[in-house]
Amino acid sequence: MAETEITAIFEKHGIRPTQQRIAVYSYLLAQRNHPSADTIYRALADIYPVFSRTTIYNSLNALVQAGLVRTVNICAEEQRFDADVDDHGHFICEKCREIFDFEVSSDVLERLCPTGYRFSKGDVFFSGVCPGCCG
Amino acid sequence: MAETEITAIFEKHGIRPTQQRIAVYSYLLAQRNHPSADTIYRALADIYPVFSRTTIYNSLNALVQAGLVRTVNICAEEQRFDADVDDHGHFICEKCREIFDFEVSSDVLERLCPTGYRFSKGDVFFSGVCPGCCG
DNA sequence: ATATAATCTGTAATTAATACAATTATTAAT
DNA sequence: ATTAATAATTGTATTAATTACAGATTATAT
Repeated sequence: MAETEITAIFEKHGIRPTQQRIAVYSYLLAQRNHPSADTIYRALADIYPVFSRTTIYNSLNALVQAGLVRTVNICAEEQRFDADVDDHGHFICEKCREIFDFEVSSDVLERLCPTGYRFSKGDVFFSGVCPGCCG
Repeated sequence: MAETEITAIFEKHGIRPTQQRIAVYSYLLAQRNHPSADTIYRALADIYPVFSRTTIYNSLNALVQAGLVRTVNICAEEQRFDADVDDHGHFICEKCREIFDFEVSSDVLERLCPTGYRFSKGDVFFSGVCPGCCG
């Protein structure tokens, strides 16, 4: 996505379009493999010589707050991040450890929510073996 | 649950019934509120004067390996543990931060799993407001 | 009872994430 | 365009969850 487009999105969501945030968001939009903060840091440190690890965390928190990015808690060790904020589930392959998206509508999720509880958001995590590793 | 019963369960699952593991598992069976390792440690340190934090982690890992306990990744900060290994979802209240169980059968989950992916296990995490905090 | 193997303990190390203060960049007003 | 005000970035230091490790202890099987 072009930098001007991202700037417009940021302004619409009320966060300042700094070079660092644009870089983090661009990376997340391009790489749809739910990277960790450290993965993003290492990738961006290669391109931008000065890029603090703290800024990665700050930018990610700002993006999450703004509703442009969501966290994925499928790994216990570290948080993962996803620029796709639409409803979908996450499948982690026990063999290659890769995370795949799959379709789950919020209608389906809300129907699972017990009565008396006010549903705000939901997530579905599956583990198993992905098609590539099934053979 | 009586200590002899727990001992029998442990032996059936191929793990040694040590005093520490029995204490951890008893606690988890009694407290169904998905405690963290630290919560378990503090509770048991009150009762047993010598109880290493490392042993809590070792015991929990052994119990998880044996299939008697499952981890709950609903909090990013720390892992939670649950002695209920039957299929169910988890709901975290945004106000009181308490975690509630709710019914979700594995049939329902497997039906959500995309074709080509071999389903092994699944978890459903919801957040929102619990009945107690809804008023 | 004893030998063997597994477990426990306590400290040290690791690692993800945050706090903080000084510097730098962005925004808005002149 | 300049400049003042505000917010973000940087780098270091810190926190907190978890693991590594080695010596002491406990459980199991002979």
